[in-house]
Order: sequence, then C-alpha cells, then structure tokens
Amino acid sequence: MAAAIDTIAGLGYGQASLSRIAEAAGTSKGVIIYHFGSKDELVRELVAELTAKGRAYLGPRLEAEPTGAGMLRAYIESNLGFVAENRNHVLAVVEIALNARSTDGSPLYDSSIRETGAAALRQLLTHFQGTGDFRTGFDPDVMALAIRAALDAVPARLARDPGLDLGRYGRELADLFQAATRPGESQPGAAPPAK
Amino acid sequence: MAAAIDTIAGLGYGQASLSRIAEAAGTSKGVIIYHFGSKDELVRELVAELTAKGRAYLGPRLEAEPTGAGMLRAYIESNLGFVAENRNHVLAVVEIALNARSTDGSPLYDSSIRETGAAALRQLLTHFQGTGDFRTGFDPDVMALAIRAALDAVPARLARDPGLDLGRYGRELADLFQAATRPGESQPGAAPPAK
Amino acid sequence: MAAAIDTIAGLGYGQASLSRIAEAAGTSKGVIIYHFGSKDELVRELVAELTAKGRAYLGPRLEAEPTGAGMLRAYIESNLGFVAENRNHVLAVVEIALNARSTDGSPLYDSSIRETGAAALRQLLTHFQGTGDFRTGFDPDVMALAIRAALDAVPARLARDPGLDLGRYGRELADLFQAATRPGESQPGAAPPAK
Amino acid sequence: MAAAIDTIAGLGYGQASLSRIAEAAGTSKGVIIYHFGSKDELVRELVAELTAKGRAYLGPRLEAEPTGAGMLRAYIESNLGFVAENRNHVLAVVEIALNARSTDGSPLYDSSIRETGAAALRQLLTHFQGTGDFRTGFDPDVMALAIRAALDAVPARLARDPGLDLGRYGRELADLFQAATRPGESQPGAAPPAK
DNA sequence: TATGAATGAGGGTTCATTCAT
DNA sequence: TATGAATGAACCCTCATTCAT
Repeated sequence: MAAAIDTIAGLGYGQASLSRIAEAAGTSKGVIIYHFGSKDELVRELVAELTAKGRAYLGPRLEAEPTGAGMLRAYIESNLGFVAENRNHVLAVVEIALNARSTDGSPLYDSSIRETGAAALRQLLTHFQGTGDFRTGFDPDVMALAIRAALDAVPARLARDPGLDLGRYGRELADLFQAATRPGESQPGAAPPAK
Repeated sequence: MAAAIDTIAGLGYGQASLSRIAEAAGTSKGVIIYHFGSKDELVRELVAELTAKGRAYLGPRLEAEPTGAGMLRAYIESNLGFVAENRNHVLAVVEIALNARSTDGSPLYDSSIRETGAAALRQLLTHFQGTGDFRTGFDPDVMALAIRAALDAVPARLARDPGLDLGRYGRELADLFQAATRPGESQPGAAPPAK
Repeated sequence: MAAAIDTIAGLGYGQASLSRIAEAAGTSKGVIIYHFGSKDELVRELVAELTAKGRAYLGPRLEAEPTGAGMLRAYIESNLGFVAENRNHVLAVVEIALNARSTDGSPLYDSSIRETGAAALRQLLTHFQGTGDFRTGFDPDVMALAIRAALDAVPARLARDPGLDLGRYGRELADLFQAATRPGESQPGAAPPAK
Repeated sequence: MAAAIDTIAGLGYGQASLSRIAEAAGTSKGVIIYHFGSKDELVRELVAELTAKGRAYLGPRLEAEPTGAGMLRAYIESNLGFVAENRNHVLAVVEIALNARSTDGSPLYDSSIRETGAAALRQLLTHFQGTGDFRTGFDPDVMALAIRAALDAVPARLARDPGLDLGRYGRELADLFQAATRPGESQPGAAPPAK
C-alpha cells in the first residue's frame, strides 16, 4: 500500500497507526486488516517488496563491474540511485528497520535486513582484496559496515534536506571509499605516516 | 534514572512506556511523573546528561591533538571509548534520537543532536584541509557525515554483538578514514587510477 | 447519548467521567470515544441538540404573540414547558454551561449560551418598550437577566424537589414579571413611594 | 486561605486542584493538608467564613428597615454591596455551591446554602404581605427564588464583565422587584389587563 | 510545624484487532 | 469482498492523600 509508505516515511513508524494509514489511503482500518491480515504482515510485505526491488536494481549493475574500484563506485552510486528513485519507500523501510520490535522488545527486521546487505558487500570486498584491487590492510567487516552506515544515513539526511544533490553525494562517497581501499601504500595502521 | 536508560536501550524507545520503566525501577509511574514532570522531560534530561558527558569526554582529547591525522584518530577512538564506557546510555540516546517524535510527526531530537555533532566535526575537517594535513579533494560535509554514520552505527551493532572488540574496531575505523583523508595523491574523482 | 444526559444531570458535570457514562450506557469508554471522537465533542453535541430543540420549541410560541404582556407570559411559560418536557437534558446542559472549562480555566459555553438567550430576550423587551406595552423605566438588560436567572434556576430547584408544579410556577413567574414591566405608573426609581 | 479563593474564583472549582492552590499560595500541598486536614475541610471553612461575613453584613442593614419596600431595596442593594466588597470570595463560593459534590454525586452545599438564604427572604416577604406593604397575590416562595436567582447570577456576570456598575445594577433590580411586589393593583394573574 | 517523596486510583485518549453485517 | 461498530489493553498524566523526615 502506497499510503502506508508515505505515512511511515512522513510521520515515522511510531506515529503510523492503522487509522492514519487508512485515512491516507482513503479507506478504513478494516480494509487493511482484511487484505493483509495484520499490521505486521503489511509491514512485512512492504519490506519484502523493497528488498526485492533493491536486489533487482543492484544485481546487474554490480555484475557488470570487473574491477574492485569499479564495483565499489557502482555499489555506492547504485545504492544512492535506488534511494533517489524510491525515496519514501526506502525511508519507510529504514524507519521500520530501526523501530519495529516484537512484543518482547527484540528488533524485528534490523539484524536481518542490515546483515544480508552488509554480508554481500563484505564478500565483494574480500574478493577484491584477493585480486589485489584493494589493499589488504583493512578489515572487510569494518569497511562494509562503514560503507553501509554512510549509505543508510542518507534517507534521513534526505528527509531533512530534500534538495540534496544525490549524484554529487554519490561521487563524493565513492571517492572517499576508493581512497580508503586503494592499494599500494604503506598500511596506515602498521606504519603510521612519519609526520 | 538508570532504569529508563536500560529500558530504552533494551526494548527500544517505542516499547519503553512509563509502566515498563517504572517496573524496571521498582516503583510506579506516578513516582516518575512526580520527579520529572512528564515523560518528555525525563527523556530530555537523559539526552542532556549524555551530551554533557560526551562533550566533557571528547573535548580534552581533541584539543590535545595538533595534527589532522592525530585529531581524526582521537575523534574516532574517543567516540568509541565513550561508547564503551556508556553503552546503554548511548544506545538509549541513539534510540531516542531516531525515534522520538512530536505529535505531528516531526523529529524531536534527531536534527539537533546529530547536526551539532556533525557540524563540529565538519569544522575540524575544514580546518585541517587548510593546514594541508588533509587532502582538499573531499567535501568536508560528506566526510563528516560518513564518519558520524560509521560511529553512530556502532551502538546498534554492539547491541547485536556484545562481544565486539571496540578497541580494534576503533583502530580499523581510524585507519580507514585516515586513508580517505591522506593528502599527496591525485584526486581520485578528478583522475581515476589507470585501472 | 441519553446515558450521558442522565449521568451529567444526576451526578454533575465534574463527576460525569467517561467511565461512569459508559457504565450507565452499558458499554465501555472506547465506544463513546469511537462515536464522538472526544468527550468534548460529546458534550458539544449534547448542547447543540438541546439548543436546537429549544429554538424550535420557543420560536413559534413567541411569534404568535402580538402584545408585550402576551409575549412575556409566553416566553416564561414556554421556557418552563420546555424544561418540563426535557428535564434531564436541560439540567445536564445547565451543569455543562456552569462548569465546563477549557484547560486554562476559561468557561467553555457559559457566555455563549447565556448571552444568546439573554440577547434575544433583551431585544424583545426593548421592542415592546417602544410600543408602549412595557414601561420605559427599566433597563432591558437588567430585566432580561433577571428573567433568565429566574428561569435558569428552575432546573436545579426541580432536581431538589421533583414534585414541583411547573405550570403554577410558570404562572407565578409570569405574574411577577408582568407586574414588573406594566406601564402607567410613576417610575419607582424616579419617584420612590412616599414611605 | 486567600490563595484558594483566588484560584477557585479564577479557574473554577473543577480546575482548582491542591497543587494549583498551593502554587498560588507559594507553598506545597502538604502544608494545606496539614492545616486543614483535607481539601473538603478547606472548602468548608471557606464557605463558612463567607456565610458568616454575609450574615454580619446583611443583618444590621435589614433590621433597620421598617417598611417592606425599604427592606426589599436594602436586601437587594446590600447583597450587591457585599458582592462588590468580596468579589472573588463570593465568586468562589458560588463555584463551590454549584460544583462541589460528594463521591456519590449528591450536591455538597447547594441546597443548604441556597435554602437558608431563600428561606430567610421568604419569611420577610410573607411578613410584609401580612402588613399590607406587599400585594398578597404573589407566592413568596416564587418571589424569593426569583430575587435570589437574580442576585446569584451577578457574580458570574461580574466575572465576564468586570466593569459592571453594581450600584446602578442594584437600583435597577430594586426597582424591578418593588414594582413586582407593590400593592394596590388588580392581581395580574386573576384579571389580566384588558389590552 | 512543615515538607518533599511516594502512592494508587482514576482521568481522557489511542491503538490493533475482532465481529456482525 | 468490504466496512463500521465494538473491544479491552495500554498509553501519559492529574489528583488527593499518606508518610517519613
């Protein structure tokens, strides 16, 4: 339901009650429950739809890149391109990932969503460390988390500042992490610059 | 109230009702309202206390660093050191910053907290770009956001994986961003490496 | 909701909580909020319904009276007739008018209800002063207030003494104010009786 | 406590909680309970003090009047004079009389206060009907209630319109009821004017 | 004598869900 | 298939009162 996406994105997960979503959709709560069975199920479908779209969007763009640097740039810029094309949906899912909890307080989606995203990226990083495209001095786990964190922070930033130039932003981020992964230097941790 | 910190950190802001906090504190809702006036006020004090502690912790550690690389490393490692010493409190405030909303859906703390943190960092980055300690090719705004995002993602990660070695993590992150800011190279965006 | 009328009339506005009203109606607070949106809205509808009924009741009875004395008698007796037919509802609205306050303590209905009632009566009195049906020595404002006060006191009196004969009461009041408005005498204020 | 009077008069009985009264008095709830035992007791003393003052004020002024017309005028003008001198206190007691209820919903003061006031007036009216100062056609009970209603409506009116000229108002009311009680006319109810 | 802390009942309202239609 | 009515738990907050100090 598009109304649910806009409501969650606009008001936050906590404020997105069924009545508000129903109001935005122009129907009543009953209809939503009837179609989805429960609010949780609505949310689940909403998340599933976005992750499917995301995979379909990212997959081809990454497979086409033979080099580490190219893959990294493609990963970052594709992520932001996807955000640009699905602003509210992404924002809604980020809201959900951060806030949705089961009755006992344990997160509902956070670990699963974030982990699968980070795991795939970690594998790619490790792979290109092996080919020599990336320096081997960094922990792919930490690097993957830093990249994902930078990308995941964008929707919120975008909500605060709708005029943000995502294209430029993506290029900047790609430059940043390219510099951080570029090989052929003394490892900063092993031998900090003389200074 | 320590009970409020633990409850918000453990169950999330949305699930941290006054009754649950009171239960954790071994008292009743009335007592909390009596002492703080309202739930919002309790939350406000909780946030204010942490930001005050944070400033007191970070300030001296940063002022002692004359070089850009030193400052950056100190910033990252001090942040994580602070997180290590105040796990639940930090986690609670992150929960609050992400989830607390006013009745009309607008964020309550997010922009203010995050902005002041990012703004200070941005200034430092700009300063050391001027001294030549950092390369000038990066946008300090983007770099600051990437650093803060990597740091802000840590409490959640820590909640999922309590055994995380924050010391090593901090060194890795510092290496990462040191490499990303190190001067004396062709700007990657302007002239991408010859592949 | 008839239960609300009876509860407010019986227990007073201050004691008429949603739970008590719900109990009297045989349902729960939720149902009332569901139907009316808020307690204030319930009260507002309750007041609006009575004022509409009152206007419909009084209007025709007053327009039919060509003389001042006739109008005055009709006004008083119709008011009491209306009270007789809508005891609890009138009592409830009187309770509301006297007691309902907004959060800052300012009356919610008192001025509006009472003023519109008194204003219409004042106009009628002034009109018949012009025709010579009433003596011109009295201030229509004071007279209107005295008449309304006598009428508004009836519901409370009726609650204390349910057997009150409203027909006789109305005739007595009409006599009283007819004597007070009758023309053709020395104005008592201008020339007090020789004592 | 003067603070209680001002608070009840200003905010209404329903909004006059102990905390608000204590705040107005510059102390804490505990002090009030300590001195008065309970809120009800505070209210009771407040009412008792005013009725005592009222009796002391009215008594001498009435006893001095040998004629019916004089007594009536003195009664009305003295009442309003008392109101003028004790605005807030009278307003507070009116608030209390209308709103204070015991837990089962029955009025706490209304009947007692109002009845004793009306009863004394009724006796006076009856007395001067016997002496021929007043016409015998009116029911002293109804007349007493009408007079008291007109007087009791004044504090509320005064709260709405603080600039009200109570002196003129009293003279108008006295004229009104003097005309309504003046002897030597055909009884209006028995033989309505030909017209 | 005075007071801040604590209490527990009750206030109005929101919510996801169930049910009869 | 669709929907408005109804439900009951939980929400935050206010209140008069009790208690230890």
